[in-house]
Amino acid sequence: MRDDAQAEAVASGWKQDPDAVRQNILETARRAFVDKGLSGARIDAIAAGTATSKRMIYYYFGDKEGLYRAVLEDAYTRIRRLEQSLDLAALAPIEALRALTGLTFDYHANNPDFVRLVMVENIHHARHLKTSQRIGALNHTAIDMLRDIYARGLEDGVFRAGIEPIDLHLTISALSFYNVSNQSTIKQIFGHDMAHQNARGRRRATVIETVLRLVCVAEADRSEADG
Amino acid sequence: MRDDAQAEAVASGWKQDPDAVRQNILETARRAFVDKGLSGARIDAIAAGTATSKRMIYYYFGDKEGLYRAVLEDAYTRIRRLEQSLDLAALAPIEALRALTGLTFDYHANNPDFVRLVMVENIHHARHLKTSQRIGALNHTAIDMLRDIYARGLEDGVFRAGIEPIDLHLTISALSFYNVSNQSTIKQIFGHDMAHQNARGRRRATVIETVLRLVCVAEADRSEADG
DNA sequence: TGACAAAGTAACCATTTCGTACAATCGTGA
DNA sequence: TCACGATTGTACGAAATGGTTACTTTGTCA
Repeated sequence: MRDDAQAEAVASGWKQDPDAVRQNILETARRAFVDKGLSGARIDAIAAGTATSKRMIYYYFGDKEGLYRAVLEDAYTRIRRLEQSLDLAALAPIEALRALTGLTFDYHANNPDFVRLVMVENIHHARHLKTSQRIGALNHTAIDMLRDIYARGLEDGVFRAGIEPIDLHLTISALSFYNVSNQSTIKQIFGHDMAHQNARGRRRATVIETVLRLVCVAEADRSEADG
Repeated sequence: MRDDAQAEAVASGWKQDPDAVRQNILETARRAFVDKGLSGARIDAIAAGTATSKRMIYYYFGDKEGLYRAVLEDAYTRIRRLEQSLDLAALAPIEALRALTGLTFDYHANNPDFVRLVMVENIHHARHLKTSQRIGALNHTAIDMLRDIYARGLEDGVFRAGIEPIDLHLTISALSFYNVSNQSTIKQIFGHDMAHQNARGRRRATVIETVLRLVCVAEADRSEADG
């Protein structure tokens, strides 16, 4: 959609490309907020990092909080889009759960910016999430998918009874999130680099193993690895 | 020790009590940093919150970063003291692991300030942890304790082989940490209040269950609750 | 082609914010 | 009691920061 706008602009002979400017500001701002936090990021620095000027930031986003909110909304819209594109209905419950956990882990690991943005937002008590129209309107499908997988697993007799989908989600999220969010302090204190390829791979397997062991009935053999 | 100093000061007729002033600043600063982050916290606001003046902050801590570092060191020293006071050697491996997990979960839940401070430090890439002499000198016993428990469990044949103590630690920490760190966004997005008494209690049980299921061999019956 | 809106620039302003200079006070040992 | 270092209060300054104003350029369409 970004490229469409640019292509259109170029095709019609336009030199101006508002959408590109907007996007450019958004990206630069995201890097800044994610790197220094809301108060730590400097509007002047962000402006300097864009292809345009400070005036444009205010032109498009109103003020600093508006810019931050736009970055936040963009991030949440993105992950929701991914969630909705998933179709795990074809997979058997155990395989579906394995896939969902792995994908969640990977998404966090591959998108540290998202993780850090959520950290920043939590530091601010989710104040901006509260007031965002756009995010409020998003229906988060993660829980629904889990609920479905869990129900199917119960029916098949491969999952234990008595687990709340939200609990399952919290477990998967926690194990995926922490790995990115606390990378710096863990490395500093324990000398363990969670970002390293090997460590990450092993951790991914452990997380999946942890989730399956929590949910599955004892009989199931879950030892084979997934792609 | 705070009270000792004050008692001594009062007893000897001192009106000045540097240690109390220091401590008072530290506490006020912690609240501020934890609530607004490093850049978001205002020195003037912190000063206003103390029983003394801004001048004293600079007198004792040099600058804003020095104050922040002192707050961070204080927090880490505290948790380390708690860790070292634990004695789980008397407990059987499974009980020891159950206790350690429960205590870790409780410590995080009861000390949100610590959790938020670690979040802030991670946002800043653990830059201050790196340069802190005092924290560098702390030997973190958490891993050693886990290593010991795990070794005993292996010997007794109640734990599975092939698990790394660091992995175990990451799992326990993640499940304890996330519950506090992401309270705001979870509540906002899923309407689930993790701070609520009931939710917290249930979550605690689930976390312990999760850890035990990960580590224990299938035969063991782990269904009874702990205090 | 020229009026008008959208997009963009550069210089500027009012506050806030960290940090300091200077002087005063306190506690203690000689 | 007095000298001297530790401690504390007041007022102030320089730089940074968020935000704005006045003005130019670009593109559309009657």
